[in-house]
Amino acid sequence: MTTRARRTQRRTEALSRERIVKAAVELLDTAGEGGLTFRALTERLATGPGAIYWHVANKSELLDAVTDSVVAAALAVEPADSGDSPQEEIRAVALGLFEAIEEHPWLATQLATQLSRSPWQSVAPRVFESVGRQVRALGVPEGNWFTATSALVHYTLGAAGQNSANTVNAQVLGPGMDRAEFLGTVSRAWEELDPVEYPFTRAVANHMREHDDREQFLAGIDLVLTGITALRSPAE
Amino acid sequence: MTTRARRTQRRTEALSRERIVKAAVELLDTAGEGGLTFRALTERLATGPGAIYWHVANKSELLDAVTDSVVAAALAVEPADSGDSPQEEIRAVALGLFEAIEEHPWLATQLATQLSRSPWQSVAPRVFESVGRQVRALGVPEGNWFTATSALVHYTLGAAGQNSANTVNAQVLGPGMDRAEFLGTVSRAWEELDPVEYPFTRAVANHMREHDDREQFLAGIDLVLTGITALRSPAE
DNA sequence: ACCTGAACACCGTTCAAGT
DNA sequence: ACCTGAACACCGTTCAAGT
Repeated sequence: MTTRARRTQRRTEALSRERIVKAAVELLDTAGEGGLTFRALTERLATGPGAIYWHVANKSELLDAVTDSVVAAALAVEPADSGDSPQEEIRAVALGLFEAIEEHPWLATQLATQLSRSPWQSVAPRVFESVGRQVRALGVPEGNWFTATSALVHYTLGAAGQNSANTVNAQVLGPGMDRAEFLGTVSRAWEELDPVEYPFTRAVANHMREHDDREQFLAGIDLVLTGITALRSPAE
Repeated sequence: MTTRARRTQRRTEALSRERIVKAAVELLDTAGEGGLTFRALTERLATGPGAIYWHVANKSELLDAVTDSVVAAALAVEPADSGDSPQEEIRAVALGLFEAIEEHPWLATQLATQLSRSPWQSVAPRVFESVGRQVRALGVPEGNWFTATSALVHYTLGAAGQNSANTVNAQVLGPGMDRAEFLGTVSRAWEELDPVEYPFTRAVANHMREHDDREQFLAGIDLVLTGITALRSPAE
């Protein structure tokens, strides 16, 4: 983990967009999605709301900046020029996002919101670019680049979001409850569904109890990758 | 703007959970995500907030109920026992969700939120069940049911959300602007990205301008389906 | 059992005023 | 140019009181 120095603010440090974004991330990590308010920010930065509005247009823009900064950090980690295969690179990028969401659970909702609200802005191109380059490297025909990249990105965001929710919910349901216990609860709830209406969900219930998240996540990536590589030779 | 007198309610109709949910859907469809407030609901139903809280625990529960009702309606449309192949059934279910989100754009965010907040509640099993039965019918080994179904569901929700956002954004950016114009704008924005940092995204930009949404969406479904059917014979 | 409506605590945002 | 902080409009939620 990071963010060492807490300690009262240096009065001499000028307020800046970066300091605001940093404080916002800390607030979100600490107090959850509902924890980011201008009052809390104001207190943490020892200023008034007007000062924040000088650097940031409104809360929505702040959330965008926050999301962008965390995603950029997550994507910057990858080496980008090693001898890995495109498949391995894609797994790495996807795992990077997966872990970022695991570390910052609010990121899942935020990413979904931002990707659907303004797909042409900073975050979407960043993610598309990282994944898309590898899709191209796989030898997929150009006409399928968009479809293939979208499928990977959507799966990654969706699965990672679901996964982080499991962690968060485990904590919410009880401090003593860990992931395994929580998944057990979900599993039991699914098993108690109506047998006539929910035969399939009941059947997967026990499988959900014992799955390893990361393994499960990568299995999904591989599934999509299989579909993608089949695009190279559509004939049979 | 506002509060145009609402054609007064029938005083005799009792308030009920269903009437509240119905009014909430109308409000969301008409005024967007921000349009659903207890004040607006209160006015539309000609009551006080207390009356609503008698039937519904809080706003979060109301949103869950609203989402559930719309999703249930979307999934109920499918015939369920025709002679279609599993692939065709899956396409039908996915398209049903796709169209529901197209019709109710707020549904995308809402579904993402609810699926990640409480995956064991009503909506998730409903969607999983519909898709999962067909996955099973495809002959996928039981160990892969969860992975395969997740991949399909995540792709569907993500892609549909992105798509509905395009429609909404087109309207927001200008009343005279339609989808095609909007996608042109996005496309142009992508083309103006830095050529060194965003070569791939620039390359897909022109492709985005001319794509047909539904066709694009189904292509993604087929891609995932290809990956899934490959699970049947993992060898080779 | 069901509904009323004033009241509360809290939120994002603005803006005249200071330096 | 950058910051202060009181004030505004609005929100979800509560609750004593009515029927």
